[in-house]
Amino acid sequence: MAARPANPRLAHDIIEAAASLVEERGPEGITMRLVADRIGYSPTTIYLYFKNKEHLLDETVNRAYDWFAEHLERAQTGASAPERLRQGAHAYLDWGLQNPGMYRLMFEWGYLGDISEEAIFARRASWRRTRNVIERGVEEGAFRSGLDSATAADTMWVGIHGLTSLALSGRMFGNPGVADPAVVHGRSHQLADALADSWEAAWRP
Amino acid sequence: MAARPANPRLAHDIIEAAASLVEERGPEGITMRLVADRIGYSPTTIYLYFKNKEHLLDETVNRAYDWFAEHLERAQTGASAPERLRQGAHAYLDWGLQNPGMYRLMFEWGYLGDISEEAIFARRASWRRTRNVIERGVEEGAFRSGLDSATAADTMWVGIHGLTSLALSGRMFGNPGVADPAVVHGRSHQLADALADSWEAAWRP
DNA sequence: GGTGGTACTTAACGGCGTTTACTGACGGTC
DNA sequence: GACCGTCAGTAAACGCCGTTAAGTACCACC
Repeated sequence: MAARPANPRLAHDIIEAAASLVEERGPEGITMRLVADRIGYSPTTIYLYFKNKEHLLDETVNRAYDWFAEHLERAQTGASAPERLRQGAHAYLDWGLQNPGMYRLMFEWGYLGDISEEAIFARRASWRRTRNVIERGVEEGAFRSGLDSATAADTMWVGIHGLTSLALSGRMFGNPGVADPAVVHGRSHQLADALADSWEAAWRP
Repeated sequence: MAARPANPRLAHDIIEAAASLVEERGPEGITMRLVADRIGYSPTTIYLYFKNKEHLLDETVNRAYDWFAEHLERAQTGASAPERLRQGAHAYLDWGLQNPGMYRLMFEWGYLGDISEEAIFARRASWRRTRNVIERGVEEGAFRSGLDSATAADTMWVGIHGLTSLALSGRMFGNPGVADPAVVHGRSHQLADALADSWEAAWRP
């Protein structure tokens, strides 16, 4: 955030405008001129607060990761680790289906720019939470003792991202076209169950 | 394909140029002017063969799906259905890692346009193959008898897409940044094993 | 009342996808 | 051999885009 002018409110408004436009028109539909129109300033004003379009979108994505993490946290209320894992997976999918434009911007849009170390750390918060839930599950004896929590968190994360991504893009090949949320949730159940089951203590030697 | 002019070779060359540019510069880096430069014609000539950029990319993607299907087919030589399933998953991942630009264009780029029914059918060929392998596995007794092959194929497909997608984008959160192929292949093993195992006959009542 | 800085705008640049109007070559017909 | 379509390809332009350079209006302060 360049933020030379002393108007912190405006920087916030620009991000909000960008976020709403991403949702309305998708990552490909957002332009600096549209953002400027929405806040009632000229396009060049945005460059007083953000170095360029990529930096503006980076900041917008940073805020979206916070909303996303909050959503996941609120959903994971279950008593057991496997249950919290399933709740997390379904909450992840729900957030993606409800914020398709932002989801695509966060997880599919181009390659990562020169974002700061701390921003990268913040973006990984929900992944760390998943890993912690799995670790807790190992401690509780719900998952087998040799389970590597980082690998397992990656696997869960990767599976549920794939489901969300294909559902949003209309490329769920068993049901091409715009995905029926009920079908997608069914897939989410099978995926989360299959992974959680394969990690459970009793199933492996 | 509009294809008014009687130069079928040129339509083919345009698609080849587009495909090579997608790989060199990614889906966001391809422009009609660059494609024209590469084939040695003016940009407007492309519009004699394709309605617009979206249709050109649609045709390019159609051809890429054929290469992709061939790659998967060649890899699935195993004797048992679970083995062919694992081979297919790893071949899928390999193709994505080796053709990152095209993979993103095929599976993440915007929403589907007005492509024909038969093109959609052709694009689903590899998914149907996966479903057939699972069906064969059920017949052979390797997978449990009540298993729904369409749901299972979706689940496998979704998981391996998620892995490929996150690996290509540098967003594998356990290992952020450009993904180490060895690590990604490890994740692929755990994912494919977890799913195949959860479907095996002996493991479920 | 001049001075300097701050917050913002106007105008422009080059590049994009796409369209309109054109050029030149070719084949048939009288 | 002169005329006339048709056909393949092009040049120029339009309205977008991200971004930059130059300018303007306003304010506090001496």
